[in-house]
Amino acid sequence: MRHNRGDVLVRAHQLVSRYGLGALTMRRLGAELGVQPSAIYHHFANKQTLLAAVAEEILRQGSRARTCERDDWTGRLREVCSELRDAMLACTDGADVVATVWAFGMGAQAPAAELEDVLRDAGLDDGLALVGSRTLLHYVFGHAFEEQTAIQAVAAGAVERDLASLPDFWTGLDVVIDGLRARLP
Amino acid sequence: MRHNRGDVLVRAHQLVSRYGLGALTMRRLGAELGVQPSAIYHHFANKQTLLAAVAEEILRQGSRARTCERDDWTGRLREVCSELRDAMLACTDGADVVATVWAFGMGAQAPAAELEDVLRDAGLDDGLALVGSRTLLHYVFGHAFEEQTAIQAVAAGAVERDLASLPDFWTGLDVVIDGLRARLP
DNA sequence: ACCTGAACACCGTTCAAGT
DNA sequence: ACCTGAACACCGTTCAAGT
Repeated sequence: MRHNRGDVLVRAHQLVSRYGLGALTMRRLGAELGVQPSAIYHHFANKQTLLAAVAEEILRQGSRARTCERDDWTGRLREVCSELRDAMLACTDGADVVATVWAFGMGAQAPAAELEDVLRDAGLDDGLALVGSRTLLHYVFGHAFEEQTAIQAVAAGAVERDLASLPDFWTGLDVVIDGLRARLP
Repeated sequence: MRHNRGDVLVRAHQLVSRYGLGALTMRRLGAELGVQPSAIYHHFANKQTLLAAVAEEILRQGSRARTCERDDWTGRLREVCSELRDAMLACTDGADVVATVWAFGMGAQAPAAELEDVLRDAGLDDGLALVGSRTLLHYVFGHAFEEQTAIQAVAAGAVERDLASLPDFWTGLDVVIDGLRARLP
């Protein structure tokens, strides 16, 4: 009945994935593990740190092998953005978790760094690669957050919103990519 | 010592603006007004509704007159996005509040609708106007959220992050606008 | 190393009752 | 119309003490 950091993280991720971010409380997680809430603090300094680890776990579980050629920079951008999006959508409140952790500078740095690399490979200077990677990231986070919230609200019967009226992910992504293409030297 | 809905809203906004979203609790707001926490429920159905009203107040306080010509669609897009961004940045945790309320479909519809109108005026069809307005909105929310979080974290001495390394708002905005321009018929 | 048990200082919300 | 007072069912976090 003794746990290590990995056990606790898996349970925390499971709780978020099944029941949403609201279910991730130190008390409930403790109960799930059969320990006192205070026992969690032996593995994670605080809830913020735990949440950052959950975000990394969401990304880890959604990670895929790359298939695009090195010179196909638009394909590589789409591959990274799509992987990120799918990873978040695969977990209840996943977009909320990952975007929040990112905004507070606590994690999810890998996709940002990869997008930046692809844009530099494509020929953009450092400044534009930074701006471009952030613009893509904000787009993916915003779209996924909105889509996931709408889907979950409808599934919970909380709202009558029409899911078909959500803006298409790929069209918006291509808008941003086209704007970046126009800046290639 | 009796209050109406407007009084309560002004105090709630003040609390967020001065001390951040964490300071907006029903109990603290009640204390601020000199009433029991339960008294708030006579003016707002729940905290969610109150938060949506605070978001609208943030946007209302930041609203400005339009100056661009009707046919200068890129200028109009920049004007709307800039107003939205400035309104959010003017209030502690403003980006968090407005983006959250938006994502949950509880408000902040006005900027989205205005962006959509501008894009339709520019000649985009309804589908692209929807996609475009959302892409711009996600960009503005994401950028403002990240910028504000970084600024506040540095101001609070919580982190040593370099604010100069934040991506420039206008450059990213122009990337999206260029992508939209490429789709004009 | 990992956990208990108790405490501290909080939350949002409901509801009968008051003026 | 607006509010009180009390209650219910929760929170995150700390800390001395246990094995």
